[in-house]
Amino acid sequence: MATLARTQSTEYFSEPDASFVAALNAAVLAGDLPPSDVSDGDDDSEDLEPPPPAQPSKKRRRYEESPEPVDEEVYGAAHFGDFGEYMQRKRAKLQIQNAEIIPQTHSQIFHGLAIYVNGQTEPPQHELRRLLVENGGIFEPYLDRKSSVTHIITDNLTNAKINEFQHMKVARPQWLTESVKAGTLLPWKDYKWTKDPALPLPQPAANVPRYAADPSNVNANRVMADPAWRAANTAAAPGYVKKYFENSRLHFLSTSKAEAQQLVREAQLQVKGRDANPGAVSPRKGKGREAERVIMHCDFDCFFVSAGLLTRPELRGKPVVVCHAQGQGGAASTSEVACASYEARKSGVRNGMSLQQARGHCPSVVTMPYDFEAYKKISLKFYTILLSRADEVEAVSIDEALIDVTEQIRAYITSPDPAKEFAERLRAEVKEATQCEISVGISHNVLLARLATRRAKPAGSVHLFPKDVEELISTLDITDLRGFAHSARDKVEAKFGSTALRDLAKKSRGQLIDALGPKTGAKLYDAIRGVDDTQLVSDRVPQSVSAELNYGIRFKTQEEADGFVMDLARDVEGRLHNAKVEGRQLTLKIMKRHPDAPIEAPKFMGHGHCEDFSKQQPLAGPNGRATSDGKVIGELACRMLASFHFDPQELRGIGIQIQKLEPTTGPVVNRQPNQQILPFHRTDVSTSHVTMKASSSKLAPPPLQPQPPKTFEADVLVPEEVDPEILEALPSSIRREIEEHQQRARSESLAPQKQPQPQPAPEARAVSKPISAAFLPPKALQRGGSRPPSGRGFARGRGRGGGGYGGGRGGGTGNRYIDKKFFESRKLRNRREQPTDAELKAMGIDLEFWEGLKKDNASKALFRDILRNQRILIAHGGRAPTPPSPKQIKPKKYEPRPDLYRHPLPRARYPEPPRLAQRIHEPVEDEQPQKKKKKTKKVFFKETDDLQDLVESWVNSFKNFPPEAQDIAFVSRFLLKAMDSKQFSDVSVERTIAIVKWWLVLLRRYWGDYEFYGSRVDEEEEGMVAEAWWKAFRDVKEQLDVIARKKWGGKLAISQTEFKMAFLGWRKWPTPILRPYWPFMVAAGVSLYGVSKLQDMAVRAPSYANDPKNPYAAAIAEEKSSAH
DNA sequence: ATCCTCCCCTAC
DNA sequence: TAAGGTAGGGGAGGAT
Ligand SMILES: Nc1ccn([C@H]2C[C@H](O)[C@@H](COP(=O)(O)OP(=O)(O)OP(=O)(O)O)O2)c(=O)n1
Ligand SMILES: [Mg+2]
Repeated sequence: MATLARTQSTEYFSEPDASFVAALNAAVLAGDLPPSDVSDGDDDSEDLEPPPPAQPSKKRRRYEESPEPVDEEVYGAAHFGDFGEYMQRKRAKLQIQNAEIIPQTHSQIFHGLAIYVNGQTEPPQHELRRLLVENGGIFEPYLDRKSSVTHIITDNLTNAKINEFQHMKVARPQWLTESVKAGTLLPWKDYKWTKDPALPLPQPAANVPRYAADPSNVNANRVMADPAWRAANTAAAPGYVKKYFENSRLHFLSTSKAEAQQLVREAQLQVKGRDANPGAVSPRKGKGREAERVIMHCDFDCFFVSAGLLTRPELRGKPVVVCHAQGQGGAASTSEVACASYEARKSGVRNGMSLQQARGHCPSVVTMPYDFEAYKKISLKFYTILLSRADEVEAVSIDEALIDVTEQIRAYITSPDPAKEFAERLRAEVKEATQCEISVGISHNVLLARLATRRAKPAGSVHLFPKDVEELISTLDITDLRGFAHSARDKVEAKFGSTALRDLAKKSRGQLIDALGPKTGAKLYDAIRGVDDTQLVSDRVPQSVSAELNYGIRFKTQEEADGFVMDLARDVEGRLHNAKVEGRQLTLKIMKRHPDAPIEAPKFMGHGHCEDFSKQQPLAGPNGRATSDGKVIGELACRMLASFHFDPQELRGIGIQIQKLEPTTGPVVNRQPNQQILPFHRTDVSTSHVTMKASSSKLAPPPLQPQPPKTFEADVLVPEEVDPEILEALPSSIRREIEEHQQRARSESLAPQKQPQPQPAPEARAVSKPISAAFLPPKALQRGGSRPPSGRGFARGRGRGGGGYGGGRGGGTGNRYIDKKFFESRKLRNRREQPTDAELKAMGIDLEFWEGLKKDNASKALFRDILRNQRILIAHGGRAPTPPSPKQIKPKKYEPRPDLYRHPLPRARYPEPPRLAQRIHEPVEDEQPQKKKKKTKKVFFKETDDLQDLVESWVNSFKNFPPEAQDIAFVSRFLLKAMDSKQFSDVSVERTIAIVKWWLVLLRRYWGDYEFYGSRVDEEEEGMVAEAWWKAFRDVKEQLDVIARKKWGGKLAISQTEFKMAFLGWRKWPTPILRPYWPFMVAAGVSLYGVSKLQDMAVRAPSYANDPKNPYAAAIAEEKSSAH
């Protein structure tokens, strides 16, 4: 069969049709740049910024945004649009063929490789393909955006292809053939393809793509070579979180913004007293319709520099930057420039650049340290003035605010331009108070006021009138609009070939929506016409509280990571406390090194190019309510982190966000009466009158104390007690189910239907007006968007509960001057779609089975998680998330957890399986086509089929290595799913048992001696491997036990002992494993390996059943007797 | 349709 | 050495 497949594929390749070739030739690879941009294609290094011609602002803007990214997605779409379906079918077919080859796998030396073979080769393509697939690699039939090609193999390249592949790793076929001969993966660079094969190997400048070069920060590599340095100076060090936040300018900016907003909110609350409507839009909106507003945008000029110059007047007029690095050096410094003086900007220096880059533009630039306290003082004066002068104030940042002065300028009605008159007086007043300059943009809406500010700077004011709008806007680029940056620019450029507003003005609203989405597209359409109905919001109530830290994250162990998470959680606790809120939901955000990224980032201790992950979980204190407890938060976050099963060494950033906020309540005993009841009464005046009344009548007082779960169903254990780690490992649909259970069981006090908005803090409540506005989502009043407004968050189970985890790639965690991904986000966006047939096949998943699976939502949910992880694996080029350093593959390198050896190992409770198997098994055996297996005891399991084979393959192929966390996780999940599935009930339990038992048999076969003798592990390598396997087994088994008890323990009303028997005991063995299950195992990253090795194994393996040394004999006997 | 989750994007 | 945070808008795609 495999032979046939190969034949077919050969034919396939020998007769490519013209359209395919055309499409292929037009393909642009990941990392490619347009031909015009050959030299500085690698934006992963930060020293690549082409020097900007000193020219008008337009030019400088372009510079800021360069290097120009290439949007592979777009290229893909453009070139493949017509062929998309065609390609997909072809891919599917070819990967089916690959899958058919897989059972002949010999080794896994090519694991992690995804190879595209270009053109004619010697040996020919099909031979390379066979080598590849047989040795664990992936053969990528096509080059397009859906394939994750790691290397290209070729004997010859056209010039066009050279250009096309310049950022890929291109090697000669000998790389593969020699590697197979050597039995190990040789360095590809030794076989790097060059135009002239006679040339000596290293060929750095011209042809070596930066992509392949190491963009690691050299300083970082140096210091990280010293373990003591890492321990003392990275996030692994105690006290890191606090120290970091004390020095982070971005943290400072964010917290300052929140403080400014709070200041404004409270000030206006005082002024307006009980009429204020927290969370509501400006009351002006109604009349604003008819009367034109006067909006001013006020912003300090180069704020940090201006503030710093107050104590360093001698530097005035010189090119100055504020950054951490100080002194004359900095030619290689990655320290970021927070703020550049206008003199420095003339040379091309920009906020956000590294000092290194700044020095490149302006070698004489003077550095100045931060002075956060000074910034705060100045900002306070600034806001004090604004609050005294404006009708309405919205705090934008520490140095920037929007004000509505429509009423105020009436005082200057006699002036030719009252608004400008007012603005100049304001500027003078601020200058007087702070000694710093602000610039003021004036217009009739926020959009235009901001545009005016740009023209006003530095130290001026500009009033932009409607008649001038069209002309101004026609000179702008899309990125000149607030809210539109590189991503939006790329999208419109791809779609329309231009980013100039002048050109985009010709596009219909529908076209823009097509390109950017409904909201963003419409916003752009309006903005181009000078239209913007954004209202000032001066009393926004925070919907989420978070802390994240994506710098200096270099853990070695999970313990370090967990310790850090606990620290971070304590910080979050502090922030919640300051905000006087508690939360019901936690989102954990993880940045993990992108598999293509170097270990050390270009920026010193930076996060580099990363993949992002996030996961939400309900959060509850011991009483089942919202909490701000750092310990609770931290422990949940740790478990969530664990549920990702990421290698701690790969982590580059961690964030904790709390949502579904509620006002902090007093001690449990005190909070009760006014918590649930009062707000409901208040809502009686709202439009929700009827609903709320009905709800409140059903309310019961909340529990005073943490109390045992209420059980509706007598015997069912309330799953509140489910180990959260298990909960997190479950598919979300099941999680949801359990969570609902928890809700029901624990809270008769919760509103049965809807919970109202979070109440204002107690003080605010005291003065605040009827509930109506306070509890209505702000956006609901603004427009009729379909999305539930954030403010509705924790009405149980509904709404977003605040923004999603934001912090991503933008200014803070993605610096356009440094990281590659900043320009690649669309291409690298984590995929969420349903898998294509080809993808399924590539993962070894049966298409028919998948179709059947889709009917079962729970299975789908499970599969979604598996799919995500599998895609991660594939993106990593295989199973190993860490680059193949020999040390990491060898068991020697494996560092077992200390507690692995200290804790007493659990007693065996497992009956000895094979003997039972024999009896039951015979009839089935006959029906199954015999595979090529020897008739050892293994015969009993043979027909139980792929699944057990896979388990065996897994153990067997890794028997010299510890099992991989990912694989364990997937097996675990699969088994949990099987256990937990309502639909399959007993049958699936039996299957689970069968698998677990078979795993156990294998482990005992190889490492039976180690099952109870963990102490031997430090003595020998084999022991480490064995112990790792046993630990994996015990972990999985323990999870199964727990979930089994929770799930059925009460319902079945059987004792723990009895249940154990039911679970692991005396059922038929083995249960036939139905075919549909094996895809899970494959998807789980359990690789298929040939059965040839299994045969050897089976022959060599001692018969467990007959093993007189069976250490369980006694325990089994005991358990058996107690069961009967 | 509309919701939810997991992201991505943006600004300072 | 350096301190790439944080909140909210919103889109894609799956669930309901
Ligand atoms: N990438 C950035 C951008 C800004 N900031 C800080 C320093 C700035 O001084 C302050 C205000 O940012 P602005 O965008 O208002 O820029 P400036 O005030 O520096 O200059 P100007 O407003 O005159 O353009 O925020 C920062 O730390 N990092
Ligand atoms: Mg400013």
